[in-house]
Amino acid sequence: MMSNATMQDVAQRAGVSVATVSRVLNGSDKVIEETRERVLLACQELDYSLHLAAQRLRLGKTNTICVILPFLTLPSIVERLRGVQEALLDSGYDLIPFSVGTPELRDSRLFDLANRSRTDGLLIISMPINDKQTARIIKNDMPVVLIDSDKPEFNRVNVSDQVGGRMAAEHLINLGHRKIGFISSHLENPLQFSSTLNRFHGYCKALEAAGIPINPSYQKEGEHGREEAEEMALSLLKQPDPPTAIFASSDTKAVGVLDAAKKLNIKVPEQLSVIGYDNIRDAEYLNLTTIQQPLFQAGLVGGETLLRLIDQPRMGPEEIILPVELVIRETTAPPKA
Amino acid sequence: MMSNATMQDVAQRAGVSVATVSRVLNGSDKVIEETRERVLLACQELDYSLHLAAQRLRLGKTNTICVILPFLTLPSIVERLRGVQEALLDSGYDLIPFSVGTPELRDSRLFDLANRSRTDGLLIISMPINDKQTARIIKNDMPVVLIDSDKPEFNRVNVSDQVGGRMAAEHLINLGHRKIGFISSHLENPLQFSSTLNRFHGYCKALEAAGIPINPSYQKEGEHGREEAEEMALSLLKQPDPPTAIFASSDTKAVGVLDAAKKLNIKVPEQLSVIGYDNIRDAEYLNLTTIQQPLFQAGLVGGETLLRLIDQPRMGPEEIILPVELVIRETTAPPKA
DNA sequence: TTGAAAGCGCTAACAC
DNA sequence: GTGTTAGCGCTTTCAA
Repeated sequence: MMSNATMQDVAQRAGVSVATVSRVLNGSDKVIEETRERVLLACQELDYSLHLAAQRLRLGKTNTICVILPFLTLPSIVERLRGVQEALLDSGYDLIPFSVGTPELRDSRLFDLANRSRTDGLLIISMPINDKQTARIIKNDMPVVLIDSDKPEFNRVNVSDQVGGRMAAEHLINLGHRKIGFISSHLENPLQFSSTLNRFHGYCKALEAAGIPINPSYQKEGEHGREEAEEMALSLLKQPDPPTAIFASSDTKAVGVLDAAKKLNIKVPEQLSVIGYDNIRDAEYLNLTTIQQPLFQAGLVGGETLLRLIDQPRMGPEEIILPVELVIRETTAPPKA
Repeated sequence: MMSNATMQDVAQRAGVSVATVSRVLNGSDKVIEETRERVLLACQELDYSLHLAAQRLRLGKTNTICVILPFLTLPSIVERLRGVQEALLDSGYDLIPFSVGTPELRDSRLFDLANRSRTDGLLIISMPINDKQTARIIKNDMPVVLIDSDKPEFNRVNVSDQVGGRMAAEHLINLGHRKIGFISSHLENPLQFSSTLNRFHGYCKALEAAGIPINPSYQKEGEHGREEAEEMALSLLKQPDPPTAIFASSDTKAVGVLDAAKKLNIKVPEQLSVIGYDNIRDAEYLNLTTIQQPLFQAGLVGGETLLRLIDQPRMGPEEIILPVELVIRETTAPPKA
């Protein structure tokens, strides 16, 4: 029945004041053992539990952390969110995720959430922040950590796409390839992040370091998507002197490349090596060699950083770069002699 | 700077009392237009926003809904969560997801959360509830909706696994198969749900209806997992008169079956038809024929139901059954003559 | 139509 | 060590 016992009720039952109950519950050492036990017993008997709203009002603290992220359809986003969950697990903070699909929604969310009476901190995953929102966040003194995003005003957790791109290309080079294609979404996209571009830069650097000239006819950019990538791969592979290896800037595109190879009856990896980027779940099923980003870990580190930032608001904004990893599976091999 | 304006501040600036500000903000019609405008202006000027904790304390309502679910590693869980998000989008409720990996964690979470000062309602996804927790929830008068779970005491949103299992088998039968294998995790698992078992029942019914005798040597059960399924499929396919089609009780297992076929040099779908269950993302990549559950919609309906339940606590527990759907791709075909 | 004031449940400063 | 009490910001009677 009455399961909404208040501290007052507990105090009464234990024959003490509410202050004492509060002390016991907050682990004050200024309570005599016998009293403590009486209080704890009363709590149990009444099935008491703290009224969070009351505590939060009194403390002026929400014990809540909000996360703004794109729709959860992307496995990479979910994986990062899992990391955040993990970081907050025993922190006493509630995590509220807000999915926003459009820049407008993102801005209006940010506007709402950049408010200390709403949340103690904000984690923003894979979303660009404009200057207006940046100003508001700073004005409101809201602790913020960015994951997979770049804005020097804030603490952020990122991976080096350039290193990843280089790593992918170097893997192919080390295998003996010299004709290495590159497929990506549009490199110059003002609304997008520069991750694709950085991967491309890494690819270029690797080729340069190996003394391989960069061949524009081995590069294709276009819309994101499996089918689109298949088209791009088709045009790459149908040329007179086709590449013997293709680096796709995402696993989804790599799947499209695989589709193209199948369609042209080109055997992978015997006749064509394919490497992707992301290590999405599907990559494992398809035995796709790829570059793995530490997604979960990025969420974890992001969450931990935010927790620290809330405790020490003076902590300067810094960028944490997490390492990427080459996952070798069965779509890459030395080129045929 | 001071972005923590209180209602008091607004009242002062607008030259009215806090009561009036509250009325304006809550859309009371008993406020003269001119006053309303003054208040609204003051709100804007001060960048006022409601202190949620204060409101919640006063109202005795948390405006929060908690969701208990298994780890977000499963795409099916994420998809349902997305549906819940959608349902709560403009409801004014905050959604807090709690991932629990073990029955112990689940129970302790449930214990914490079955508390009206904590949350206004509980959504429980793909998790069995024991009698003790059931009693507690009912005693605390906590509104609860179960998704993909069965406990007649509560409102629940489910799909008919039996219909799905039957649908899968019938698809194969309609194609002309009569030697139809079935691979699943253990059918009798006290801790688990009966979804696997129900799919099996559906499979049996379809065979019966078609007058096909049920052949135990065409059935395998074992641990969940791709490799485990591969083993099971191998033993099924290596027997003297192997099945010409295999129904795997999950897509993950179907992938294992595909692995087995590849290993034995059996062509899919020419020599072997394979159908899965779930329509996970990987299924699309692999062109796997499968049974799709309305995951997102289950979350959506579950969320909406919970919202209704919170408004009308007297709403009796009912079960909503959502239809499944056959997704035909390229791993099923008529058997070779 | 508006204002004054009580009180939601908690914590912490102060008094004893 | 423990109790008394003010007050966090809000909503809502009750009175004017």
